[in-house]
Amino acid sequence: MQQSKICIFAVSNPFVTNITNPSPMSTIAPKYDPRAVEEKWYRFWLEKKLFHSEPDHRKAYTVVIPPPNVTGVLHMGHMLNNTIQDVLVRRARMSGRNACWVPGTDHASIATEAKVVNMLKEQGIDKRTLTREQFMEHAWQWKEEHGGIILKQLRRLGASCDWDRTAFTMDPIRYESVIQVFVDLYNKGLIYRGARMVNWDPKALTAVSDEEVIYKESHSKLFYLRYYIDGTPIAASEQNAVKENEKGSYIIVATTRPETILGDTAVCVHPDDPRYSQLKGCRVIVPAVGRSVPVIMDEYVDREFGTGALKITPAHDINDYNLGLKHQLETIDIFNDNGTLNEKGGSYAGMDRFACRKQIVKDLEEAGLIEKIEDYTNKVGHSERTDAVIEPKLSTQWFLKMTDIAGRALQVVEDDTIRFHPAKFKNTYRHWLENIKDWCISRQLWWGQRIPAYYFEHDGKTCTVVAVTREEALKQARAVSPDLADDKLQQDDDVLDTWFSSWLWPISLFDGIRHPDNEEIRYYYPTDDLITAPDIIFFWVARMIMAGEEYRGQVPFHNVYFTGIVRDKLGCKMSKSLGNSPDPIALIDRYGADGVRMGMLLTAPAGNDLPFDEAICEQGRNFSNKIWNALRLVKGWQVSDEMKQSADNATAVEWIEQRIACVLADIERDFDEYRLSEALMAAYKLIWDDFCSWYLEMIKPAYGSPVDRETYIATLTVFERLMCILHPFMPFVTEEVWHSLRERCDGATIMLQHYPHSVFFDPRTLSEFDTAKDLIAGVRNLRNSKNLPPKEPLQLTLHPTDGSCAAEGRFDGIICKLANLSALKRNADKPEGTVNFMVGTIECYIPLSSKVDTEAELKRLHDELHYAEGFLASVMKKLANEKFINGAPAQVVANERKKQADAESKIAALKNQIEAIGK
RNA sequence: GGGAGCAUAGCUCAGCUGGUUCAGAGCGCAUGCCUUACAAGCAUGAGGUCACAGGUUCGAACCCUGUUGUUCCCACCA
Repeated sequence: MQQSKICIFAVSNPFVTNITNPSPMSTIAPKYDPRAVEEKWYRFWLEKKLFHSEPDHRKAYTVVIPPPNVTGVLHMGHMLNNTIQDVLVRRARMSGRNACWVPGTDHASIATEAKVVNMLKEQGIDKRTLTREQFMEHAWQWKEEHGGIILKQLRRLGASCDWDRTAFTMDPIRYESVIQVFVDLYNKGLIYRGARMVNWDPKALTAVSDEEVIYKESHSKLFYLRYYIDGTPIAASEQNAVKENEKGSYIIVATTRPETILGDTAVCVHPDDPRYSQLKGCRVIVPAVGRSVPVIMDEYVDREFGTGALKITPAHDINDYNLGLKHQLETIDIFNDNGTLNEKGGSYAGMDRFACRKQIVKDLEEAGLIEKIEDYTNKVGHSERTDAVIEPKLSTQWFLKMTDIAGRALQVVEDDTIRFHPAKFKNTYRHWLENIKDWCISRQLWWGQRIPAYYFEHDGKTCTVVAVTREEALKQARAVSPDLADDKLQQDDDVLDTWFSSWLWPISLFDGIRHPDNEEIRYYYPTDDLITAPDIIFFWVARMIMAGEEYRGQVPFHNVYFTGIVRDKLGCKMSKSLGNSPDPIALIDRYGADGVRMGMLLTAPAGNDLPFDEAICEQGRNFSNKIWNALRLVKGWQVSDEMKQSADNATAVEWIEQRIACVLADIERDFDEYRLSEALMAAYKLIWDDFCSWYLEMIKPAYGSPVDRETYIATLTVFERLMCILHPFMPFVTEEVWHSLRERCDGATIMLQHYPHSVFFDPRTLSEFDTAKDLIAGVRNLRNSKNLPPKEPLQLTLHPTDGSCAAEGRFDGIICKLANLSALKRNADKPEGTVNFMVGTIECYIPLSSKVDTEAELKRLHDELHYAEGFLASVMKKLANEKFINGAPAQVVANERKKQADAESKIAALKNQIEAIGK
């Protein structure tokens, strides 16, 4: 295409240095290619340090990333979560806030240690042959080489994190913060050490917290075992539960874990159970083991379950443990840490617990000690990290007392100091906090913050001191035991639960634990929004709130946005093990980051699960392309300085400006309510429908004709504003288009433009256009149904039944253009030989050159009449009801009367038309 | 076992204080179009007993009760 040179005038827009000559369309590719664009702009943003934040006079807007595991790779959940954060951060930044989004990773004790152990194994190194220091060296090396891939991947998504602030939960500041907090809580008497029944992960060889145990339904067996009565036999009868055979009398006990009989120290029945009343004070023989154990009575037993008799294994079940304490039973621990049987297991020693179960069942069967075996479904606890079946195990661990700290954390959510989006999670949160138990914070691992507790012997007893440094601990210990040798002070071998560092994240990121009064913590804390998944509401959200209250006396954030879980089309949770999760980077390669971001956001209302279908990314990609083509159109126009702006173009510009103001009001409300998918959809429709399909078609010059400069400039301005509105959602394509619209100063970026806000708009312009739109659609519909070629101009005559459109409309010229009319007459005589349709109360007539199908027309008119009469009847019924007239608000009644009038005039018009055709 | 949520078009979801946003949106589908920005497009259209059954009200998708289905959370029933 040839492009004529057009002289350029200076304009007063401060962001514009020059208005470019409209470029020939051929220089802009017809399809948008996200790859090069995305790479270019991300590099630009980084080079200009546009994501970096320092405290200044502006109001801060702070988000801390939920730190992904340092071992992790990006999955769809991260994509969703980080897209949402980026949208909020970018919008805040454009709205004049000093936005700071702090990235980082989590050291993830169990997961990372397992990875390192595996890596060592591949190299032929057994962890047990290494010292703690050697192991840590390997682990750190691994972390430096392979850790944090995920943060690099986030850049592809467009995440505007302040990378200069990238933190790690085990870097020096965070490490020291954790230790300091431990010492502080210990000194406050909130941390204690004790022997308790804990959830033991036999694979990771560590205790885990209650929250890290996942109960899964499993199909197992219920074994009914014979416990023979020790000593004087009791005769079997109808009234008791005693059975007899040639070997003697016995009772039956049901269990799902027959291998634990090796640790049985009692059998328990309900004190009021008549079937067992004769057994009071008796002893029974544990099958296969041959040990004699007492029959005890306790109301804990459910008489309905099994046989009503329960075997008690205090070392391997939390309830049995409690009963053991109450009845002073012996505790026999039969397992090693790795889940194999120890020497207490006798001939089973060394076997794995599950192999042992099989063997012991076989042995019991052979010995005739099994009454029967039933299928049974129950819930079995598995480790969240390793999926190993959790073994309740008695061990010495560190705990944090939760009751006090939890009360305050509940309060701030109850009174909406912290808002949950959606609010339904308040219930879940409340329920957990009201039933909270002490938090087991020690882990038998090396990768993590080592517990700063030190032990020494004094007067034959083990004493404990807790201090930030070894030197300090030694000083404290010597205060008790002045002659204590340095090497007699032993540090605890365990590390802290990973969440014990994550819970400090919003504070420790700004070094607010070590230096509570530093400038950064005072400026950035409390943070604003936390975006996370509901499955870590207890692990992380609740505990951060506790830490915030404890260490800042202030909530850590004001809003928590809970994302849904990303599922596949069939509704299954996406996971690596199922192999149903698409690779996010491959998706970005295919659809562009903007396309994927839009796809994720469109299907993700807060708190709702997200049934992810790759096809929706296509919609996002298509949208990018649509915008790109709008750019091609506008930049392809020749601009004339001689032409005056037409009245129609002036109207078009006025309308689109009003329309933007109107939609912006909706978008602002959506953001206030964290309804991001709705905000994006509103922007999508504003750009695609209002701007592209309506506005650009209104002002589009005829082929070969130029557009007047005034309209052209207004269009660029509108286009820019639309790009600003969309930028938080689709950062790359908007930056590219924004730069292509006008020549920019060096370093200019859409990222720092002001986010447009809604201004007053006149609803009359909008409703006038809605009528125009209906008229245009009516004509187009007629063309479609009558098979009229779009290129053939038509004449339209309007006849208002209520005088509403008598005057010439501002949109008449636009209607003619978009409906391809040669003439638009108002209030003229009804022409002969026309087809007609109604828009509201306006009768519309179009003369047809071809023959009109009278039959079909009549049928259509009769159908419409029938509907209108039915509608009128229902309105009249309402108006005839005195209670309605008296009870309903005046506005509602008036509205019904308007409906009545409109329906009546419409009916009259339809009758006229039918009559006219009939003639 | 206890608790919470959800059920609206083929799919995913809006629908705020019961009445002018009242039955909506996007996608998909159908029909016709390669109309000089875009077929990754344009135009037009069809689609719903608002889960079911009662109740309150002049009036219910919306409030109440029950039923069914479904999802999630919590809990130590061997």
